[in-house]
Amino acid sequence: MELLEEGSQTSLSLRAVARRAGVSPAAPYRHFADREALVSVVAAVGYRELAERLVAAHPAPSTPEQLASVAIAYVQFALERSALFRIMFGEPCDRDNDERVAATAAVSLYVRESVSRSFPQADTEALATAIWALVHGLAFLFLDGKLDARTPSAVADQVSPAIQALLTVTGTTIEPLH
Amino acid sequence: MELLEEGSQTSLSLRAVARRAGVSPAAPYRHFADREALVSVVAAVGYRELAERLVAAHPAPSTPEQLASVAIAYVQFALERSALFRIMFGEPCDRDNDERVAATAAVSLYVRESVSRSFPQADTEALATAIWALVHGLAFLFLDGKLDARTPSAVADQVSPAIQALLTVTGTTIEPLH
DNA sequence: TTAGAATGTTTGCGCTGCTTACATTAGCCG
DNA sequence: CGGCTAATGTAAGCAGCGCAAACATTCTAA
Repeated sequence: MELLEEGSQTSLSLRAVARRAGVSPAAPYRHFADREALVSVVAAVGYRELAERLVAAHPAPSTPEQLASVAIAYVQFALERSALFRIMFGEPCDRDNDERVAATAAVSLYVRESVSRSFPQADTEALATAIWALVHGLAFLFLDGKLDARTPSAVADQVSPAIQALLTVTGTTIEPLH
Repeated sequence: MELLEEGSQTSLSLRAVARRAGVSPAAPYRHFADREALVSVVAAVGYRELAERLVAAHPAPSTPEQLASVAIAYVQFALERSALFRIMFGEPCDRDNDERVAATAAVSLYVRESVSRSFPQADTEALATAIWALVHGLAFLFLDGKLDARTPSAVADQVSPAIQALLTVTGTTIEPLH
């Protein structure tokens, strides 16, 4: 985690971790089967910290406004801890790591319950998927420079209207697609 | 591109490209300054092919239904050509590559115009950002196994309702956030 | 024809993930 | 207390990688 915070983009090599721990290059292999296992554990920690961050933004959102503040927290997390965020989502993940799937499930559950409270009349499952995808996509587009993320206020000024725009497209109904 | 299509996840090494071209490991450096330059060019081609794919789904969407079909095409592109998609968006990109920014601008413009035609009464800029982020986030969540992407129909069955859920949350208005 | 650009090769450096064989430490148990 | 075992660390080495420098070849254009 320390390596990720400081060295922006260092791709988290096992050898660098060993150096940081003041230990031989092969020592980490006593604790992690391979690099992917190490990455999975780091990612799992990242998911938990993301969940904490969202809960800190609002413990149990029950209105669209509160939900929007959580959305902004999600994007801010991605931007402030971009190296960690890329570890969490950027590379193909190990679907079989229990710790990892449990941590993501916690995030997923929090989002679903928040959406259910904020929009009780909606299709919770679908709307939760949509809103998660929305903030996740925003995070990546900012991270990749596809959207202007030079200042935190610029970010908030894009996230908030974007969410608002989607949620205020009144009464649109799409025919189910084939 | 051939390497990306076949070897799923091979991280596109310069040396592998050289082998594929039947040439010495150092030869590619006559054509690309470094690995990142090669990746940027590949990504730029990817953006253009993505744009083609979207246009093929619908040349000029002007209704929410048509826009939704383009959204599904976006997600399908990400899933069918996942290695390329990760190259395009997965790693921190070179913001100074002209070819690359031009190619992304084309995608961005297509989305904005499509949104503008489909939702003339909305804040085009904000809604375009939101919809792009939505499909982009969906693509990544599928790619990372956070959503079930085992069958193409399962994908469509999640994308379509998700979009529909967002666009049918009627009349919600969020107070501008500080 | 010939000079120079374009392209490719060879060699080599340091980094990486990972494996094997070996050393050390720590705790548990008779 | 002594000794067995598991945990942990080390050293050495393999193959692959990005990249650089020096050298060779080919193509092209004046």
